[in-house]
Amino acid sequence: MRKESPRWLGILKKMKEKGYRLTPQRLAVAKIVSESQEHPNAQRIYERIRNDFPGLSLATIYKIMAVLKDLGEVMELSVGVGGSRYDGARPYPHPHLICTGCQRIWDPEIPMLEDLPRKLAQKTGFQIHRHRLDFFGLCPRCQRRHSWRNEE
Amino acid sequence: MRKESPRWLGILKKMKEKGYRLTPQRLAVAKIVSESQEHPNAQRIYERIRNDFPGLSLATIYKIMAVLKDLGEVMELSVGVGGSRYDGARPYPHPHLICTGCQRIWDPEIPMLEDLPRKLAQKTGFQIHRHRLDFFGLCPRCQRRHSWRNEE
DNA sequence: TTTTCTGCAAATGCTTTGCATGGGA
DNA sequence: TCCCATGCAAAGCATTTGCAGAAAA
Repeated sequence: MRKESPRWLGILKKMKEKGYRLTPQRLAVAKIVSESQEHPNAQRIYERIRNDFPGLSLATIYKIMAVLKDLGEVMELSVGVGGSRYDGARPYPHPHLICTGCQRIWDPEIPMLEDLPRKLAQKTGFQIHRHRLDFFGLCPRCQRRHSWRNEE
Repeated sequence: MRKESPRWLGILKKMKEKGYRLTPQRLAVAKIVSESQEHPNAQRIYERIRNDFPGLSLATIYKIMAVLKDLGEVMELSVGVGGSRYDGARPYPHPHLICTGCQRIWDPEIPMLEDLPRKLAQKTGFQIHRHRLDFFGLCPRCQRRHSWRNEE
């Protein structure tokens, strides 16, 4: 059983193939988003990179995210507050479970939805490129916190 | 077979019950969003109301939408461009088919998804309040337009 | 050497807020 | 009359853009 090679290696390869230049900034961002399980937003990526990479600007993060989206290596999710979140660990459509208390995001396993886009395309004549299925609510922890407070 | 009473009548009733005041502006917005099938954004509502209601400001539209959301009489959808869109005709979770060419939105019929939120809540311990299921792609018309252009 | 990328600051687009005035109840 | 709602302008926030200098290839 061999250790899989890290995802960001494949990302670098794709970058070269598509004619993008390899820069330390892109390498650093690719590493972080491909390995993170926390669905970070731009600001969060910025903070995590600052540690060992001062002098990288937020505008550059956005530019790099555009490249990674173009490569199909990250997916952008909008949760309504705090800006777009990025999923670089699973950059393909899949359901999300979003806590409106702590803004954390989970990836639940839901089978049976695989051929829904295809069936819908057939029925409507649409050409479907992507979809999203998101559930909003309170995670178990926030249910406890909120039971004696009074917000949503 | 009787004609159903217009939705906005029920909205007015709810407003009174919740202690909101009845103003001409609120009445006009409630009418438009409850009868529109086009999932308008704030700007669009603003334009449609201007016709016979000049002097209503965009800021007020937003304030009124907050009231209607609080009443559960509109649902806000985010499609990524052009700001939030509002569904006042079917203000409950249901799938959307969103054309990334013309930004129009359809409401396809998809059965069988009803108890998915409940099952997921059971499995994960989440308290699920709402969900969204959106499909992005090109409508038949935009497929034709785009076949000789070169955008997405 | 050429061309792309970065980093800063300014601009953008949507939405919200503060506050004085107007208008429901 | 008493507050709440409106309308304007300004502020807010996430994201994008323009451009000069830095750095890949």
